[in-house]
Amino acid sequence: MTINLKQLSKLLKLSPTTVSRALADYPDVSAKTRARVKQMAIQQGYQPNPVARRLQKGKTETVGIVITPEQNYFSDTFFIDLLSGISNQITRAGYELILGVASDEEHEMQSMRRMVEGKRVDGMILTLIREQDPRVGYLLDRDFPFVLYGRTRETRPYAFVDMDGKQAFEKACTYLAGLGHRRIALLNGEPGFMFPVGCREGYESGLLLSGLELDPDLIREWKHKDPSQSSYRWTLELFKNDNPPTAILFQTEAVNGIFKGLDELDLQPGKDVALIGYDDLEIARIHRPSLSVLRPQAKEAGQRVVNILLEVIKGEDPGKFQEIHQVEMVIRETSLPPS
Amino acid sequence: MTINLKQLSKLLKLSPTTVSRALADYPDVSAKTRARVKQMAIQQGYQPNPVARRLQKGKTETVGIVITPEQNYFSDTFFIDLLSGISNQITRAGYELILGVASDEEHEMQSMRRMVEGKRVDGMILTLIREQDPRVGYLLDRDFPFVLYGRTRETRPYAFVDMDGKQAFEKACTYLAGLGHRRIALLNGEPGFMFPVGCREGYESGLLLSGLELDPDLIREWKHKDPSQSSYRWTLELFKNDNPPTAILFQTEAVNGIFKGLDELDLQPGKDVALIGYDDLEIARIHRPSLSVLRPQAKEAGQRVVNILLEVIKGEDPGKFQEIHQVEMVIRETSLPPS
DNA sequence: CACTTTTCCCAAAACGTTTTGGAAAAAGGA
DNA sequence: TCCTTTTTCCAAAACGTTTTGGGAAAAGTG
Repeated sequence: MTINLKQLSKLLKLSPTTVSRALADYPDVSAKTRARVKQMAIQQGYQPNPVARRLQKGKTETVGIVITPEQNYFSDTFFIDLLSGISNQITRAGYELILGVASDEEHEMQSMRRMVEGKRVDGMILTLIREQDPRVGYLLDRDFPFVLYGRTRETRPYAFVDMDGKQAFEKACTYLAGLGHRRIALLNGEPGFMFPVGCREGYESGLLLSGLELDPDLIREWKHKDPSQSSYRWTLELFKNDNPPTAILFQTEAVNGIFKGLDELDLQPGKDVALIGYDDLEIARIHRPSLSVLRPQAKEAGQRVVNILLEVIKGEDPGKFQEIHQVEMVIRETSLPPS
Repeated sequence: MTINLKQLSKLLKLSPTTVSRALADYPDVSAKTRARVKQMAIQQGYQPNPVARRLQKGKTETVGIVITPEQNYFSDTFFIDLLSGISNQITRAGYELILGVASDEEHEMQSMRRMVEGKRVDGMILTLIREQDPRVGYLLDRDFPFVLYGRTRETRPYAFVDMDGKQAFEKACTYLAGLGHRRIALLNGEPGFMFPVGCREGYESGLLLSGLELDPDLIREWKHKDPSQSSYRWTLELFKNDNPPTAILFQTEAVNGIFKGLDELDLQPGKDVALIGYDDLEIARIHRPSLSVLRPQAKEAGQRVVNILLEVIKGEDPGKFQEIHQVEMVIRETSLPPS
């Protein structure tokens, strides 16, 4: 069950060297003994001790990720899909994924430093990226391999996989405008994070393309740590406007607050106000009317993140890996023309 | 930055042995040199290479957990709190948490075997426990340290931390009965899993204590992979009853389906039907009327799980560690007397 | 046959710690 | 002073791999 290389080689009357090389398919071991070795290895259930291999190879065969659930993001399918894609690909490569859970920005950094400076990982995966993100500078400064899920403001080249929030919101915005909506609101994510920046760009560009003018009164931002409450309040406020919106674009995380606000205002989602959310959460599908959404392929993105990270760990130039993934729009029942 | 023991000892003009022992506070190194060593270690930013230490110590200083998001459970605060408690405590002990994400029962086992047989972890944490859970037998058979978050049907002693679902549902049930409810329904979790068993026991015991009789027509079970849809359907069905319930007990995961069903039936949650959910998710707090809930202390449980696992890894008898945690009831707006 | 090349294998070193089993130096006791 | 005990340090081994640098035997070449 827990046989090691020396014991296995004794069993085979071979040197540990030869056994090791046979298992690694080196050409300098004859086909016959290679087969014999492999068979015995399977029969004995031999698996090389990963800790010993890591020491010798000077690699931990491990990558790290730190999540900060209190800043939400976590609570839903999107993140699970991402994590699922990451984990699958990591396992396929024989690597390990170690997880840190941090309660705030400071602990996030602390947890990352422990992994990096403690030589516990070969590379890092970063999510929930801020506009000015100290983690990125930190890792670039010490030339440590990493990949962002998202982007940040940084001039030095780095690897990232990002969703095209700009294109997505532009698409949603022009779609609504095409239906005849003239007052389209944006209930955006928290300032300071990078993703809402793209969303806003897409929104503004969509308005422009549709010949609509930007009204700052139609833009509000909810808080990560409290998406429902803040979006609820902003929803109420949006409709205090003399000229209220007939449509709202938002991140689906905030949907509960919006629904609650609309309900309180006696407005029917989809009928009185068109809605398109970013992220296809369960609530979007279950709600009646069902929510039209922008759907990122988080699982695929997670797989790409890992594949890229492994390349960067191998020494490839991170600047070569900068991917922006398209986001598909799923039209359901909340994107009708204005009544 | 990446100095090792040998280099550090050279700097100090001491042997690696002494430096190692000084840092580990062995008594056979003088207070003076110990101080000198420690100071230099800090100054040079020395941290022992964990891989080398693990090899020497014969421990991976790592514990594993496998999650299966498609069977839900994940999607919510409860799990995040649990994970957060686990992660904090793991870090405090200088250990690592490695994460596997599996899509189904088979991959769950596979992922666990990879960790255990591949000598990648010293112990396992198991969640989402089934009544007959092959993982438990597997680990017991090979005497591998593990702790369950939950319980299973198994005669051999094992360590677990569980929430007292029975007590919780009994409390909720008698509370509702005390308000005058006579027809209390249970929309329970998926059969095959252990947690719903306790919920049902508590429900039945609560009925009994309140002098109410059990009506099998008032018990339904939703599916993990689709909590909203299945609970929606069952909600509709419950009210087809000649003598429909005036209150429903359920796991909060299923709340969206229930709300949708009640809405369709023109029943007001809290007013026409009392509701108490297990787990204090965000939706429970944000909804109007806000949802009365049973609130498990998942973070604390996660910390206990880790502390216990570390004891078991040290060689303590797992049978000594069997904890059942009380669950608090939070009365909000959906637990009124029948109208 | 004598020489070169290829095939196949292995001993030893290395990765960076911790632990084992002393040994030298200092201190204490008579 | 001489012997014993305590204090303080260290060389060497060990953990289980992979890699380095050959070396012996077999096969090929003329």
